[in-house]
Amino acid sequence: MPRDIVRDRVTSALQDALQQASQKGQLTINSWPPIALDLPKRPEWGDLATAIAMNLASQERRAPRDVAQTILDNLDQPRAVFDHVEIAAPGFLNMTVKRDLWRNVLAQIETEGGAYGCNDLGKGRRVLVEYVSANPTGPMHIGHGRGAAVGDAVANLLRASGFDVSREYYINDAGRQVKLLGQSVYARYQQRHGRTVALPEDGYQGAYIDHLAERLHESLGTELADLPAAEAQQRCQEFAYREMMHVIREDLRTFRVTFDSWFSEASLLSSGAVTAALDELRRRDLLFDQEGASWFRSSSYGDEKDRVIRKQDGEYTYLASDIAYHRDKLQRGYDQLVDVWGADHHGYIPRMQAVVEAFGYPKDRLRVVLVQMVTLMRGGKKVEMSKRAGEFVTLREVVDEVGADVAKFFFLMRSSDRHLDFDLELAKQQSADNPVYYVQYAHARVASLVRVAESRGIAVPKPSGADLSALVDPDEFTLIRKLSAYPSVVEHSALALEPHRIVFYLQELAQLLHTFYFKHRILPPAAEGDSTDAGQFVKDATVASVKHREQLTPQVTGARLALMGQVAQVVRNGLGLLGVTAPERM
RNA sequence: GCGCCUGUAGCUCAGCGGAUAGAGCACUAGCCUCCGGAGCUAGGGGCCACAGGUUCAAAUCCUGUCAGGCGCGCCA
Repeated sequence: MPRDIVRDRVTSALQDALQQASQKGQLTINSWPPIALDLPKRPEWGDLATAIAMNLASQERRAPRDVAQTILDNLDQPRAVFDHVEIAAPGFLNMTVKRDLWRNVLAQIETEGGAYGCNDLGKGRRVLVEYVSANPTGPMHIGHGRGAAVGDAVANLLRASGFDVSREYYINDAGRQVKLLGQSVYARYQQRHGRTVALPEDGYQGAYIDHLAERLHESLGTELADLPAAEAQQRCQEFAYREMMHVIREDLRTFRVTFDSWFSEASLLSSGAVTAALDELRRRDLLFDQEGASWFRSSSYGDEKDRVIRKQDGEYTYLASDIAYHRDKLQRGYDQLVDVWGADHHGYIPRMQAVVEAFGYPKDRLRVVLVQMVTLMRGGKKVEMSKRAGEFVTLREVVDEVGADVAKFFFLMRSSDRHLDFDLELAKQQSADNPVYYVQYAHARVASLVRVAESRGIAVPKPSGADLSALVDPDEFTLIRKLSAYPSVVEHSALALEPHRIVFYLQELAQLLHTFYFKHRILPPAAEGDSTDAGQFVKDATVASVKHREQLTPQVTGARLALMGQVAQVVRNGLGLLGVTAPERM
């Protein structure tokens, strides 16, 4: 398992102990689950703890404490890694790791830099992440925004975990919805020219349709009005589709979400990919005709019933192109497909996995991340929207109002299978209430510290150039331990496809940094005047006493600056995974 | 009716087999002669929806019930 050097050393020490005990016949089994290491909640429980003895106890038919003792007895040269190991209450092994080992974490971060936290889990396997894929029939709404943020972060996480990631947007440019868009625009266009025509049933409304008709009129005048309806409508559709795609691309660019490829549904129809896919299903006896329609036998693969792919009127359903699309993705040779969908599509998971199996792939080749709905709030009050009437707040409006960083962070703040309340007022506040600034401020604060140090001619060393033995305070090691946990947070976050774990980690890390900053001095006071008696001005005894008791030598300053620099590095890396910037000043 | 998601502090949510269940907000009381107070310290506040079960160990796994959301189309 790729992780930080401390966990590497500790797990291999434990592995060796288990191995030895097993060889000596002190343990009956010779294989065991991966050893999980936790950061204990209480300082007296050491730096790292493992429950491995308790996990093995039942198989060994022995008391957990007994197993723990056996492991402890077989630790080879414990002094090389540990200061202290003890067995606690139910059978935990509580370990206090040598401080020099912890200090090495800083050097590791320095060496790896922006790559710190990355791992090799994916081993170069190819994965295609498909997300957003909003219909080009209107501007993106806030739900698409959450999907974009989640998809982008998931792709980043997978890439950081050694996968070869491609990002794709599937454009629904065929079928009823774009046709309806064309009809809606055509109707408005005609209305502009004084004709009384009704909007198509279920047609698109909203101001953007009017704008499209207006733009069309500006560029073509009355030209379309004289054309036969079918042709005019087709022209309207093409125009509106192009415009909407342009808007969507622009909005995504503003949101700083990018794709490697844009895949057109229409291309599947024109290239014959749809018929080819259906032919293959028919050959496999997974397609049959009944009641004048064609059906996919998805129930053979666990779907609750078979699905129509070609209607009585001869038109394909969307499922037909989705079948062809996923077949295409599989044939492109990806080892893993990840689809990010709105949670209202959850009912389609069984049938899409049936598709994957139907083409001879294991169904977990496709993983679906469901993203729950977003409720837009303003000062605690729900913002009412009606998609039917075209009255909704667009992603663009939200991003323009609060900024891409804040919007992304908010979208990723909750686990994606939970509903999200997005409060615009809270998002706009530049205060402690706003968690985005809290994390970004940690980064800016370090940057500021460095600026001040440099302006005073104080050297700002890297860990390799600092005397890290000057780090002795428990608060310093609390920070280092947190930094060392980052790689495993990334790993678990990637495996679970859950970017929100990174958000929580960063909030905790930022908190430790702010606490440290407040409690300890890093640079010597600027003023020449003696401030050692400042205690009388500071009423908060606990904090003040620590702060003024400390001997701030140049070594301590240098080591702490080196430490702060690595905290900033990890904040930057984490925010990078979320697609959020780490500002130097705010 | 069936399926999926969710019920954890007043509110918004982490935790998803392990030690006395955490954070932010809100509330209360404090902290700027000093590296950015967009910050910090302390405090109160919990039958982890309910009931059974599995386990040495359950907020976490299983079953059932209740509540909320979302789906259940020859729409996408």
